[in-house]
Amino acid sequence: MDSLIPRIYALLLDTYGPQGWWPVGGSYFPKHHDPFEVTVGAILTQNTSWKNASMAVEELRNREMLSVNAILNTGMEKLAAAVRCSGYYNQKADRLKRVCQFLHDAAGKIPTREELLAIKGIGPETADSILLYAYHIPIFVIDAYTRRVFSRIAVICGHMSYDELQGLFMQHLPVDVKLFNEYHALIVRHAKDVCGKKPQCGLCMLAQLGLCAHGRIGSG
DNA sequence: AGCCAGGCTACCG
DNA sequence: CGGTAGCATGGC
Repeated sequence: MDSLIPRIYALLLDTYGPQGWWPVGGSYFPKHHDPFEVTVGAILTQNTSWKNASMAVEELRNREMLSVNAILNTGMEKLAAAVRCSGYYNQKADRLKRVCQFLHDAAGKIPTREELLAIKGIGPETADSILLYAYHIPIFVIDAYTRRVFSRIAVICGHMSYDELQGLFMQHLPVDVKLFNEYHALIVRHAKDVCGKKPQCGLCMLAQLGLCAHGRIGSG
């Protein structure tokens, strides 16, 4: 039972194949492999489709505002207008300002998880996305899709905290940037294709695991 | 025409 | 601590 998490990875990989999110190409942060652009994308995609977030990144680029100094030197109203299409634009403009102030002060140093979490507007998922996708630090990203998929197949309980879930995945997997990246990409793929809001359980390759509620990890 | 999208903060009991 | 309103646009 403790090999469930690797087994599910293997099943997802067999079914969908590599998602190619890294090191080059792919669709999560397409064309934005520069750490700063990935960081901006991570803020703008909060509770928002990547399509909208990506358009906002391009809007910043077109307006020559896609840099730490440009964002720091742009007024809030102009900045908010530039990222309008990503939604929550006032909040996101404020968050971009705060992140850029931090990056400016950090003077090129790679941020730690604690430093990122101390920035208002950066929670655990955004922090971990930045660490993994921008800086290639091996940390497992938990998101709403992860919760949905793994609670539906009864591997986890809904009440587990972010850190508990992250610990669970990282305890059961080798510490590997490429693996964490690919697994997360596969979870997203599966959540979009099969395990959506309305699940298509007849199509689910994970049904063969025969999981049920009493097999949950962390149910006690 | 709704309903939904890789979240986070603030505030409630 | 767990639960939730508010933030807002664009796509299906």
